Amino acid sequence: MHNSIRHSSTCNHCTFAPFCNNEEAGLISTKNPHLTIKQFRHLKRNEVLFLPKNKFHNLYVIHQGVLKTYQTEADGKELIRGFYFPSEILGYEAIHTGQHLFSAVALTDSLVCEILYEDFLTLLHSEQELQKKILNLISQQLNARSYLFYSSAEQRIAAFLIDLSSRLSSPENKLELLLPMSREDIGNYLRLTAETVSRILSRMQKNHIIAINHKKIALNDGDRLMHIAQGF
Amino acid sequence: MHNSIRHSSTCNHCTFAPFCNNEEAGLISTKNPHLTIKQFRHLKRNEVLFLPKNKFHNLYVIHQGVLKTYQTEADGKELIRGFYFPSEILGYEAIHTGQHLFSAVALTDSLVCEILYEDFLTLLHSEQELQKKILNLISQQLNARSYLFYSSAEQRIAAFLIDLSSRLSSPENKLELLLPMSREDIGNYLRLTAETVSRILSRMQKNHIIAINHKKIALNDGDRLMHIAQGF
DNA sequence: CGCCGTATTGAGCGCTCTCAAGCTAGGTGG
DNA sequence: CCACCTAGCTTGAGAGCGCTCAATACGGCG
Repeated sequence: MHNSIRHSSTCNHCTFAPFCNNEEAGLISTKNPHLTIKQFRHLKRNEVLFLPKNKFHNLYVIHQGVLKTYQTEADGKELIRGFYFPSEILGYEAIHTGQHLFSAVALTDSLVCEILYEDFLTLLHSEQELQKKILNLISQQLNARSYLFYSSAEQRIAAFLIDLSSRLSSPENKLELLLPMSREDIGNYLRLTAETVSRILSRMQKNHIIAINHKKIALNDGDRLMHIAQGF
Repeated sequence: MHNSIRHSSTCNHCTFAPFCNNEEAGLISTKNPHLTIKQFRHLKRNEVLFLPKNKFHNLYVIHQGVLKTYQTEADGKELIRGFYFPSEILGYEAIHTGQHLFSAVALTDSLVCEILYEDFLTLLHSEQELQKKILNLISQQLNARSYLFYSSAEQRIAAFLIDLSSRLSSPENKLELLLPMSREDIGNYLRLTAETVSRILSRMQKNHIIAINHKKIALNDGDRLMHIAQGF
């Protein structure tokens, strides 16, 4: 079982490969042979990975599945902070407070790799190349999802679809999305209501830009989508 | 002149103090005595620090003054990405692309310390404590300014005023702000128009929450402001 | 003093929200 | 297998917040 997990394609490009005691993949760290992934964690749909005020100990790499992080606002609404897909890393936000500020739950059955932050720091210090890579990754996160600042609902939704298609590493077709989240989740992420999300998706379908089949969305006219995202 | 600069209070808590060849303050790095701040840069009001597509070489610590970073959208509007006050660090966003994505300009006459990123990496690798501190700082940035996601204009403006009052390290009174930016800048940052910013500030004044005198704003009722920011 | 950029204030419009009513798909039990 | 149930999605009507356009006021600076 673990063997099959470790041979998954996700591992090949994983930033944390040096943590993996996976000899077959040649990923063992020569300098720190004692460091390994603490454990794999299986999560059922809707299962919680961590909650606000939970102590921060680990970073997580998504191996399979999709997770979301969110805060609950004063009026009870969910403010979704991010969706996380395979190969993406979760947990940086909690480093400086030492405790999590968000909730993280699985949107689908998922498998995550748990990295002890203490081990992470040690390895980072011993391998300068990794340090450089991690700084790059974090820098990337500082710019990511800037489309949340776009003004119109249509712009944000177009950009969201493009973002998903670039991150959902579906085997064959980048233009066929299988949305793992509800319309309400999308709305809570883009600061829109579920009704507005639905209406705009419908309109895009009427205009032959996308085709909707429940959770399945086909991006028929990627160029037009890109133009909409950029404000035309 | 340089001496007086280096003795400023800003230096005392500067994360990059190890880069400073400032013996009097005891801040010289014993392990890397050759690393020093590359140079101080004086900027006049409206002077540019870097432009989009400029190659990324340096991180900057604001020593005196205020800067803003922004992108220009397709329709020509400025999308302001951040304001930077003394002791804050600028430049992380460009690490992963190797070139700047934003423009950075001074809102007031300013003085910034330039840190060569290569030196930064070297020092980071040699001093584990600094590495930890930097990761903390960056983690903090991932959460900062999350009030941009609040829904109502009033909420965002209230949160913006609170944020400024916590960062503008004015000598005496945290409740007296001297805004270095225009209403339009505030709007471009909070995704509002200058008119809306002006109207809401006026309303807050009518309700005795703040007192406005051009660029000077007094926070008369901080509790109420906090409540507004949190959505009540 | 007169000019010009910035700020304030007003009127009207449009996008997105709220509230509400169907609709669809999938699951459950008879 | 079908009737029913429920959660999620779609669609509609009306309201409100923030935008656009426009006029006026203010202040710094030559």
